[in-house]
Amino acid sequence: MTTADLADDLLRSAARISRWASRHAALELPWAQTRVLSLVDELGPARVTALAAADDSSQPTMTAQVQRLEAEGYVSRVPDPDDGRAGLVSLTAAGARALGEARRARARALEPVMAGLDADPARLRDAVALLAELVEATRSPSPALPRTP
Amino acid sequence: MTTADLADDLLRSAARISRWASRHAALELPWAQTRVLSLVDELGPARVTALAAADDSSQPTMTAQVQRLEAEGYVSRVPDPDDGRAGLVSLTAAGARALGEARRARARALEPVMAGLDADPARLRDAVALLAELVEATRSPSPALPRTP
DNA sequence: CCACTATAGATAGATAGCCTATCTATCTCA
DNA sequence: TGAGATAGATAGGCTATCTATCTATAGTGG
Repeated sequence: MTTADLADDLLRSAARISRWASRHAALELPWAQTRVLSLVDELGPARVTALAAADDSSQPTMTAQVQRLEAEGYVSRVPDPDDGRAGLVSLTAAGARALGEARRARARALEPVMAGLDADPARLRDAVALLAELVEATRSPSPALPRTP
Repeated sequence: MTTADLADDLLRSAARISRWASRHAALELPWAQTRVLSLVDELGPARVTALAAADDSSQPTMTAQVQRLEAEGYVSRVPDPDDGRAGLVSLTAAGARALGEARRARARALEPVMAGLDADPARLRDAVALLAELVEATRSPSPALPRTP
């Protein structure tokens, strides 16, 4: 089993499990918008551009999502005091609630499946931790590559 | 850390890593269509309805995807000899090639990140195996629930 | 202070991905 | 053979995205 096979297997399973959970949870908001709420939650008051980068999506896409979320009261926007061009997006109380609901809904779908596996809890925790490390590693501009200044 | 938190963490990481890989790999085909190719590959000559169920999508959605893939030569369809209403979808050589390419492209994106983690290979393998078990468990109609005939 | 260039965000137009509702053809079986 | 079930196709509509482009504000060297 090569590393490439391992990566392929990991990606296939990750895609399936995520899709499955989304489709088996009754979400109040479309998945893409839930994703944005999650990013706003993490990044605090953030610019549209920063959110787009974090979401691996284009700036126009993020602009549209933020506009819809704002129109529906899930996020609010204030002008950036330091930059007249920019705005800072934050969660409203409704947004925080909706995000919590969405997370619980997806987790509720997966929980019985996890329980049914009857796997060693430590093994499960370790796998989840590893996945998180992997996500974290995708964020930093690959430390393996030598910087050429 | 409750099981629900664990499930939530797992889902968040799974969604991110999968999205990240898709967006950092140059795919010849849109992701949804690649997904369908993957299912056709797994399920062999399969009906549209079976593919839709396996993909957690609706039958009309799958009909449309299969039509596009067929028009572009990635899959072929023959009438089901046992059922005049049904058809059986299979990969063409071009479809198999495109699927292989897509998998390699996504794996290539993730591989350096995995390598950069410098994690214990056994730990990595185990995590991937666990994810696969989890996906498998979502397929069976939850063995926990008692059958009411 | 001014023209230049870079950056933040918005707009336009197009395609893909999906859904629900509905329609047709075919199967099954009493 | 006629009723109900099932396979798949159509219609219509909304969301998610992209690329290209536009506006307005910042920062910068003269």
